[in-house]
Amino acid sequence: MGPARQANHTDRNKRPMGKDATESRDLAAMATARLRHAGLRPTRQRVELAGLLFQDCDRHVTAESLHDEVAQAGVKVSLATVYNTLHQFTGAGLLRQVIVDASRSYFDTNTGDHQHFFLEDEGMLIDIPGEHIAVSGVPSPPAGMAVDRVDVVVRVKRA
Amino acid sequence: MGPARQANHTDRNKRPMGKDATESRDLAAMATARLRHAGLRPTRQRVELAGLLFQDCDRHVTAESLHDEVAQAGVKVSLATVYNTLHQFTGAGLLRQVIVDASRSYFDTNTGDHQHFFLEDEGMLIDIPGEHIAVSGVPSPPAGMAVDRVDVVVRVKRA
DNA sequence: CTCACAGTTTAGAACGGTTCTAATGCGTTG
DNA sequence: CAACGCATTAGAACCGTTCTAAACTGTGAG
Repeated sequence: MGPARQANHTDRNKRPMGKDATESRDLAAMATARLRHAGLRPTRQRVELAGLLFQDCDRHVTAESLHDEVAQAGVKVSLATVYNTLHQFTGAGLLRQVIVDASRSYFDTNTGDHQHFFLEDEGMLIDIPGEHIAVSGVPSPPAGMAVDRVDVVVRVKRA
Repeated sequence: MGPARQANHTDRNKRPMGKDATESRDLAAMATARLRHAGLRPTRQRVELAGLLFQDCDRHVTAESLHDEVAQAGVKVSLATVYNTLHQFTGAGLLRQVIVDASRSYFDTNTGDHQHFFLEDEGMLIDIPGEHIAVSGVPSPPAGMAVDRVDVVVRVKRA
């Protein structure tokens, strides 16, 4: 599946391309494909954000950190759109929301079975693979309730 | 240790007492003792809030729910004081803060080893005794970090 | 018992993250 | 290419929480 295949659509939003033009196109093409697959219209903003989020390894972002990052990449995306996009991606199963801090929402690009270290001093998350960790002895939930998810947060501090 | 022992101090803030005057005094006396023991000055507001919090079994409150409750008990305590008090009690080890919801803080009167069910539909917490539940396979924390606490949240939804 | 000090409470303003609004922009389909 | 409907945006609104500065009160000394 070469990136050129979708070029007729994405080329319309032309922007100056440097030496890493090919990589950029790859990224955009992959992001676009991923969005289409998730049933989301590949708008300029969503493609840009998806490119940042799903480019490398697993990532943990807040709305603000992602907004800063996309701005630093020289693209203008409103904060409202970042919020909308994070929620849409979450709804589409592309992201998972992680609740570890009362005052900020984190989003995780790793949607598989895993848990987290939370570095309270820095507000930073680190994945713990699901194979490593196990929770046993969970009582059966109250009548009429079903377990949605079991979240483990290992809170660590500077020793 | 009869409640009358401390009456010379507490009687100064006299208020009309109904048929459950004795119970009320017991409650207030116990709350006062608890506060003194924790190194907190037993003010009218703190005694009142401690009375509500530590009266029965284990409880889970939010600032707002506790504020409503104390108001309904006919006592006027400002919301700021409720927040102050919850934080002071937490600092003194009388409460534990539970982070399960991005938009509200919960406080738990059970400070022992245990975990929680979180009923997402109702925003309600239920304790899971520490003996019942076990987490194994937690990797060693990043260098220079020490585990502060391991939190398990079993999120349940209406089946 | 009274005084005075330090810690506490309070109303209301301020704050910060998030969501809403209504107008404009843009992807898609025909 | 036109037009429809979803997406984006700036800014206001929102809401839980924290801050501020002034009034109050528990406490220990005299």
